[in-house]
Amino acid sequence: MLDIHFIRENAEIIKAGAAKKHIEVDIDHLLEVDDERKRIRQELDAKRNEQIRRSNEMPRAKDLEREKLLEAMRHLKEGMTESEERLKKVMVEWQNLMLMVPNIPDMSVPDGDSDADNLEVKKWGTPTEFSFAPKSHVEIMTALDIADFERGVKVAGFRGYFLKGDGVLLANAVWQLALKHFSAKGMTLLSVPSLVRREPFMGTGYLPQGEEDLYKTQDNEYLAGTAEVATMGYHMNETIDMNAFPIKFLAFSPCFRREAGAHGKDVGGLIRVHEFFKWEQVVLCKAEHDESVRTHEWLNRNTEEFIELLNIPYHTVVNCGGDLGLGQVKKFDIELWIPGEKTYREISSASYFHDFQTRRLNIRYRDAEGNMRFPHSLNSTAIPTPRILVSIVENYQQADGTIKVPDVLVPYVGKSIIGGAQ
RNA sequence: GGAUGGGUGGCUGAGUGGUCGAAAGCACCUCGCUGCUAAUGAGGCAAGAGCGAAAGCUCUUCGUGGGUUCAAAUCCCACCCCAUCCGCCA
Repeated sequence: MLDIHFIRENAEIIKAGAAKKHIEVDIDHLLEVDDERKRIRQELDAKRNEQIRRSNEMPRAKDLEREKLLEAMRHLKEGMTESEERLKKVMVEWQNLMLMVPNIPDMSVPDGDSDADNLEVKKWGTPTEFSFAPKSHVEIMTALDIADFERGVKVAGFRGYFLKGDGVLLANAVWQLALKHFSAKGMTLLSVPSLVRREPFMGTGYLPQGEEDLYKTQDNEYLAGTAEVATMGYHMNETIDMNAFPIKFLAFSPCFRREAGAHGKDVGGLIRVHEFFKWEQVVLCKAEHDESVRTHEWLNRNTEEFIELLNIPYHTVVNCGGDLGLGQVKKFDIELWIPGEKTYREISSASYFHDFQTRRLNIRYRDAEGNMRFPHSLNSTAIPTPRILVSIVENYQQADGTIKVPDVLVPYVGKSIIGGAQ
């Protein structure tokens, strides 16, 4: 959510930003509604003031005086009720419109409709070459019996999967390495709920628009698609000591996504599943643009470093306007080489939001001048499993159908070849 | 799920219908005292919104939403959350 004063003063910039993000929003209408809101508000305030003043005379009033006062109050009250009802109606519309206003994308965000228009800003390594025809992770993992997709679907339905044997070890090894790599960056470890109430989803910007993509329980909680939601909720409705910044979390959680709009895409395999696990980096920092930008680069770099440890070819893209969420100012995706598809696929997403989320979540701090401020928030994938297994398995596959374990993972997997005779 | 007690400012906590945005303490800020620290004295100190050049004036907020009343932190209803006990279960 943006500040209404900010919206008022920067209406044209916000309209341009929304256009860049391909989000429809009627700012002029919002401003009209806001005018109306202010007008009714003032009118009501005046009536309330009178009501309070007279009410305070009441205890001192004598019988006759009292009757006169009561009569006058009755009249006043009718007018108040009428104004209150109008205000309530306007407020509902105002709130709904406010929740629809997107954050402004950064100047450096390229134009474009979809992820096809994202711009490569970095390339690391070269696509893995094979002396044989490389297989897909589904073929490799099924053959080695370290994943079972058929039974996964039997038990869990569409997009279901089992990891098995060394597949489990491999996933676990990635977690362990991630724990080591990212916590060395000075982040506080957090294991967070996936079952989350509505408010943090509203606050992070996943609701009200994203209802379709979320699983919901019969008790009206939602299953989070990322640890970001609960982690941002952690400080919801709190005033934070400014000396605590930057607050850096490395959060772990199961993640659930309905993938409602992706029915034809990535059918089968571990690329797109309903249920997975993810380490997520989340940062709250002081409300300074430069610090957000620096932190954003840092978060993204942390994940790049991790991929480099695994020695998997990747490139980093800056996402175009059309590929940005409502609250995002700028986003980097890291995409790993997938030999089976001969393309790069997303493994990580790093975004910053300025105070868009913290305003919605009511997370504040008092700055050095004594003013209440909303801090900035950022988040970035550290590493998701099992998706990361796709690129490990496919890039490290060998002619005989075995998988070479990346050197850095060997200590955690406990072997250097998966599928070999050991 | 049942019973009981709770939810008040940055924190602790008083306040059961009227001038209460709210005692007291802690924390914090300013000034004074002090060689320094400690201790101490005086004063200040919730957030949000509107009007105003400013001083200031006004409105809202005591978990959330409704209701009663001229008037609600205080009474009534619903919901959320916390604590304890019981039940159930890992």
